[in-house]
Amino acid sequence: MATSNRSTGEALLFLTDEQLRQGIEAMFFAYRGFTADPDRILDKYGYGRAHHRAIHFINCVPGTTVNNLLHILGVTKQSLNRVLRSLIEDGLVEVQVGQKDRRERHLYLTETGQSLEQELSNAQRARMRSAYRDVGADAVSGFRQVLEAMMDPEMKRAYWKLRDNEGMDK
Amino acid sequence: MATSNRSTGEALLFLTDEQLRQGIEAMFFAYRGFTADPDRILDKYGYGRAHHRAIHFINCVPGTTVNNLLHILGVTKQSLNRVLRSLIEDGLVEVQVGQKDRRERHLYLTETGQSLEQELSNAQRARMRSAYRDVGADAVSGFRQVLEAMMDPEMKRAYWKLRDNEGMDK
DNA sequence: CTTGGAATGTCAACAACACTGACATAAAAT
DNA sequence: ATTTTATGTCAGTGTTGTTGACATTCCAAG
Repeated sequence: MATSNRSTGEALLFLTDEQLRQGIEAMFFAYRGFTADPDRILDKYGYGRAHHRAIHFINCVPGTTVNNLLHILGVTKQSLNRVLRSLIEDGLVEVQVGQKDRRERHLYLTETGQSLEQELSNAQRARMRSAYRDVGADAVSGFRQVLEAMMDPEMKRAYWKLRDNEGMDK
Repeated sequence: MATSNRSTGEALLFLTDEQLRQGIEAMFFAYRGFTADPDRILDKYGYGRAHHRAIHFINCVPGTTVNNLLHILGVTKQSLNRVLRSLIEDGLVEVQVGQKDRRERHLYLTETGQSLEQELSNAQRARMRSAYRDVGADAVSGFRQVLEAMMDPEMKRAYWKLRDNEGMDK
């Protein structure tokens, strides 16, 4: 009907509007599952997803600056600052003034912060591990490929930069 | 690529915490891309993601009741009602009192509503189509498998119910 | 030294979107 | 007749995002 894949023919059956619509809905429902477990944990501590994201990336890139975090998370400094302040007040995040450039604030997780990070990521990893086990390695490879192809170029860069950091740091 | 996972020795490698963490981050960044295009369009009309979700599922299951929509979207009736009211006031959604059960309100998109739905889903499909083209049919199959395995059982049921409805036009 | 700009923080106001709780109405089910 | 269900509405709250304005601190260029 509305499928306009004439140039490439029926070989690309998976590109029909109906197939794409199902992919869209799968993303919607899957993302709900993806965030469900952390959300429950965060609730216990009075935090939200914004706190989770900050904790995740501070753990991932210890010593990152506020500005760097801003770009990764794609929010305003005012919005991030509110979240960071509560995390600092609660003793989950530590701030160190930069040595070379003392305007910069480098962020680290305290032991308490690392503990919460572990609790959150354990839960999230458990679901992903279970899903991975269900479908096998080839499906996982395809999963990752599609996700990467769906990112904005800017986000893809941030994603790879994080993967590189992880490789060097540890 | 570095992540081919073809050999049997690597069968368990993709379940390392590091691989899982990368999958988690890929979901985060990909979902941002996934919602970026619709968000820009919705902004033009003064709507948000909540309106998009309502429009999407009303289009998907025309004549659905408020209660049904509530369960699919996983929000409270107060939250949904706020969104529906604005869509009805703006003439994008039409309400019909149920014939069999006159307590029920059946929801339909008007022509204007269908027009916006098209604009939104065209944008979202374009990104997904582009991603699908980049990676090929096998990767897409894996993508869908992992997403489905990541859903909550309840959501998986809703997902399949929608796919069935589409097939036989209830 | 002065000036400009960058990085950060703070305050205020506001909006979207979720929540809870309470209450109202209509109609179906018992 | 009573209860339950489906829906709608009002009021209040919280998280997370936005803008705009302004202060501070520090680096660097003129």
